[in-house]
Amino acid sequence: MNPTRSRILKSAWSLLEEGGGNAVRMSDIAKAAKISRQALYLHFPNRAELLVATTKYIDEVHDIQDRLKASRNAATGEERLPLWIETWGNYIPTIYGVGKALIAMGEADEDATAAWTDRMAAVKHGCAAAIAALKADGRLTEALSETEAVDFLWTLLSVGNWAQLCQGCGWSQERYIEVTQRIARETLVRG
Amino acid sequence: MNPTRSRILKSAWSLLEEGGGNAVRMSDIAKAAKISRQALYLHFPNRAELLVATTKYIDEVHDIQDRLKASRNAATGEERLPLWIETWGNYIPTIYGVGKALIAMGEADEDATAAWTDRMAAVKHGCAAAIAALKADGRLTEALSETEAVDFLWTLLSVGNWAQLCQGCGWSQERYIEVTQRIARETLVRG
DNA sequence: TTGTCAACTTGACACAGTGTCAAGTAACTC
DNA sequence: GAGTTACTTGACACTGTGTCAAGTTGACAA
Repeated sequence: MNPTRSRILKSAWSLLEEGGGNAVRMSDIAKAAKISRQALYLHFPNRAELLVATTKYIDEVHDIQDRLKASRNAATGEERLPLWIETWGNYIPTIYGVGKALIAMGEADEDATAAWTDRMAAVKHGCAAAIAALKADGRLTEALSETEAVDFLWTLLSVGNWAQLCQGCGWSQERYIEVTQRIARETLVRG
Repeated sequence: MNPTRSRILKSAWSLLEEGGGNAVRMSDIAKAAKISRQALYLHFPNRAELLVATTKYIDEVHDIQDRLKASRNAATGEERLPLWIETWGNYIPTIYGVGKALIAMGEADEDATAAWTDRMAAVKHGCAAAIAALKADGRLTEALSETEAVDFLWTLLSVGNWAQLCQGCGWSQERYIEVTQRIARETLVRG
């Protein structure tokens, strides 16, 4: 890949990871990438697309597809559910910074919202697959419809919840995964 | 109360309720209140404090203290938990607009963040009281420490989760309350 | 050697939104 | 009639985004 472009993306990523969120300005990224602010616009048309490109870059670097294999290969729905939670739950800290920035742009920029909505839709698909596997085994709770179960699991696994527990309440990443897995089992698995 | 001041707060509230969130500008509020933009600054020093005042105004209008009585008077922890969830859960839609705006200001403005953090701390106290009642009855789950139980309940009841389920996934308010009550019981009540 | 092209730089500017300041006005009160 | 309060109008500083125009620099080619 274009070396300047990847230097920009790396800089954006590390600045966002420091928790700046929406406070990370184009000029900050430019400075970190040792480039003029205007030169950023030679590579990305605007801030939103830079952020979107940053999430894609992070996915590439971490080979997210590979990570998902483990949970897809689970034999039963009951095994798949905690594996999926572990996989996604452990990926959250990585994309938290960019996610925060994209969410913060929110209303203001449609592209940014669309990008984040897209990514969250992908997560929802992961949830749907886990729930479907559970249902196929006849182990899905009767208390919720399949759709509702997907909605709830997706909500349970939201970036906001991770941030509140791990950043706000000081939970360790391990404890977060453990507890979330237990909650999911208790509320979604029959019996 | 000062009639202009309350006209401003009403205008701010209704604009925020329409879902504008951070997109609601000072000039929009001024226009809605039929006042000049500059006159807003005669009543509120800045946007953050106007938003904060708006939340307080909403609380006053809805007499939130009164609403809380029901759950406080519950005989047992097991009764108190669903009552608390119902009370707070049904209040969320009311403050959602302002909350969204305050959250969106986030990083940018310390006052705004502080104000929202304050309000969420109050909710956490409600959660803590419910959990404490449960523990006093010896009905708190063994799987979580008391602190963890409070953190989790607080997270479960977050505005973000309500928004995701009721605004994003199209759940009805009633179903949201029902399901949340069930989840809380299954994961926090022993046996 | 000269020409050209791409990547980048510097500097200026338009635009939106917040917050400030100064001067003026209209009504109500003493 | 003087002063006070609540408000108005208009101008302006500041921050951050995005645009534009005119250079500079280095590499590669004829």
